[in-house]
Amino acid sequence: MAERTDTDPARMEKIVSLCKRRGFIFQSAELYGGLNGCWDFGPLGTELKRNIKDYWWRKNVQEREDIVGLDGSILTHQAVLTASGHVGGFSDPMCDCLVTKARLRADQIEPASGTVYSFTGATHKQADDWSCDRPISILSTAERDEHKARKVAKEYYAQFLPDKQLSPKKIELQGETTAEVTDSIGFNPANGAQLTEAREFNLMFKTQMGASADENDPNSVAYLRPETAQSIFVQYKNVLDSSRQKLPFGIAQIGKSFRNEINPRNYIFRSREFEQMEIEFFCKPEDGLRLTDEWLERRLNFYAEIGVPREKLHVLDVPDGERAHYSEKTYDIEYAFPFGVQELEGVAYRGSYDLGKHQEASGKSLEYFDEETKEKFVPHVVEPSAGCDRTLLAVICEAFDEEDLTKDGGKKDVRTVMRFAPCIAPIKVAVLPLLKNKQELVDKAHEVKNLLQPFMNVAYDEAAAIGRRYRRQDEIGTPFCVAIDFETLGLEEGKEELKDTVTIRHRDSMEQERIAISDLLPWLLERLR
RNA sequence: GCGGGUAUAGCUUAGUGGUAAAGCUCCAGCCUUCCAAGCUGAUUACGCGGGUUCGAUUCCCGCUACCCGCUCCA
Repeated sequence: MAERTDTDPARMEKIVSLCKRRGFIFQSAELYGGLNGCWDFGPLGTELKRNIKDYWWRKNVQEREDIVGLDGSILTHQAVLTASGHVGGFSDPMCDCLVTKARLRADQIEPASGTVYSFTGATHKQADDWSCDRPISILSTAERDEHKARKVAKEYYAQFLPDKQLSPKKIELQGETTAEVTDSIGFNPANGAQLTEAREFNLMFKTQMGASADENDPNSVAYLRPETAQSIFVQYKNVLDSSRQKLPFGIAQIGKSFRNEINPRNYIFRSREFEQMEIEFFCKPEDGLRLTDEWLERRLNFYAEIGVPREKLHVLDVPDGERAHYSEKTYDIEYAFPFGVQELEGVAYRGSYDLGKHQEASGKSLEYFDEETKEKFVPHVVEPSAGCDRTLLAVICEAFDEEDLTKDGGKKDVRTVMRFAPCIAPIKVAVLPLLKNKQELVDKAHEVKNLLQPFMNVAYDEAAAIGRRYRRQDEIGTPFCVAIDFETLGLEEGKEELKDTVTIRHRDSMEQERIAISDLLPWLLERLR
């Protein structure tokens, strides 16, 4: 659980500002006022996100023999999500009590009969200039008389009073009318207050297949996937049959998922369109719990490698009752964001629930035949499911630093620096001629840039003083800057031996070292792995 | 979804019932031999839609987005 609940909105605002200013993250459709819960990644955000995904893919797929990749379609057959439980189980219509704001499931409200007292508005004896013209209806039943109905109505209007000191009792109800109703579910059983219209709370995006699809034809319905996992389960057999894998083995997928979140929050943390990095690791039933612990460990190491140290992560061993019913064990990996401790990834032991459900719904066997023991069984699965955008945000939050460089003279200087791990930094190295009005320096710098460019993302910058250029690169997290100076050209008297060497300036320490251009590429590649 | 807050240039802020100021950034030029130097110049803003008004960025209403607290999160 959250060990640290303190938040730092000011820090978050600075991070959001930098992300926009430097082109990491923009609001989607900002030109038109924004689209709720959607975000676009700018040039540097795109590089950063790509690097995170590539690193994840390299570590989890390419550098392992026992995990293979999948890239499933986003449009999802409704049968898949019916089998998984996404369609049926989680679309309860809900309504809210207009007085107490309690949220109720519409299908669980007991129908009631009685007299409905309706009012068109209200005024207050002690506030001449105040009035409210919102209508409200209260159901009066055998248990609740008309006085109670009026009392509830006054409670309703009390919330609109301009001054909380004014007594609700002095409210005068306007336009009272009555009507009889039978078996209505439009009123709160607890107090008779009117309820809002029932609203569907299914969080999936629904769409129609086919350009001329009939809206009412249930067969044309498809969904944007709410998680990448389901296509893995559905393709599990094909992958097994085509990839010559044996248990235990995993299928990995990186891709977009969509949830119609009721309230997107916290910058890009909870958005309606997001990217997941998931592995479904299939195993024998007896290995599930052990592998869950192993995966937790492996995933924690991953975050350390991309710049989120172990001690900044919180592992929540999700207790009984809070886990999904099919999960024997679930760990949440959480990070202390400036807006609170929040989940980055879930490592869940899901048993045979998913394959079992799809086997049942499709009528096709998803059993695995173990050659050694001659047993047939539905494999169990361990699922490390990471949020890509959340990881990116955690990386940004962790990297953001304002370093105080105030000098002895007292001149204030704050250096903003993004301390990205070199392996995921958007730009790996910036090549900077010391001066731009000396053609030899510029030419040499272009030469060095061209040397490195086929191997990494290189920036070239000749504008403004070199100190300013260093700071620009600090702010976007470029780990190394290479400066081309007069010594590089061999023009410095008494330092001719420095010809064809450059200085490398380190982002984090601001220290410099000199290195031969011929050694530059291997030097960098070693540090960018 | 509820309650509260906010919305002026890329960023951070100022200001006004008569269409707006500044710092930083960015761009161009000059200068510049290593940590946001200096000089000159340029572009750029009142979230959207209504209403009141001779006139609205300013007042009112609605919408949208973002932030905070609840709620929700298969």
